[in-house]
Amino acid sequence: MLPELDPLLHSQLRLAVISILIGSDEADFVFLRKATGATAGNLSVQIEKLREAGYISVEKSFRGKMPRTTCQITPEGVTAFENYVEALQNYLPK
Amino acid sequence: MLPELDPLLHSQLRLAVISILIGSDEADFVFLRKATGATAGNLSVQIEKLREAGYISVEKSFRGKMPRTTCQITPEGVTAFENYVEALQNYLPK
DNA sequence: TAAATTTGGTTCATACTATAAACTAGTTTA
DNA sequence: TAAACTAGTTTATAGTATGAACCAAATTTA
Repeated sequence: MLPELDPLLHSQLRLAVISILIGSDEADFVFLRKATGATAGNLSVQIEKLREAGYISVEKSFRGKMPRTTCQITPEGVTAFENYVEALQNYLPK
Repeated sequence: MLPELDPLLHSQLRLAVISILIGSDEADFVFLRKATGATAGNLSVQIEKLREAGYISVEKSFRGKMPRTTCQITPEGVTAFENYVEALQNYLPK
């Protein structure tokens, strides 16, 4: 029987965020927004969901006088992504 | 920028159905139900969505006296799946 | 320096999606 | 013939995704 696909990762935007964070060590809100093409509102919500789940950590700081939200994937996030990719392989052609 | 993932295919159950149909030439409702572990109601709805989209064809017949619903992937379904898989590759580690 | 615009977000209402419970229609079994 | 089973469909609800509207501060423009 086909394995479950972690619903938290099986969402286009959240998957995109995690995919980017796996590749680059960290990324800020503005970068993620441009890289994904998402609206700020949607991105804000999905980042919060990933944070709640413990898949990413979010740090708020200032770059000069402007606020900055930086995201990093956590070890749990890495594991979850690896599991997701492995499960997904079962749905894809060999 | 990351490509869009066809929302019709980016759904666990519909993806499972298409994935099975790509592999086997045709499959009936009962088989799909067991192979996916889905409830009949959910499967019925998702099959109808795939049919509406033209990704699968659905044929109703009788095996003896019992009704039988058989599904087959269409050429459009094959193309859509191929495109989906290609788009998805951009989200996965190389 | 006051007003307008931009930046970097968050909140929230709504639209969309997935899901299973309840139902239908018929068949088999006891 | 009544109970239980098969093969589904319909439908109500819960969950999810999305962008419009908002906010506060910074920057630009006039």
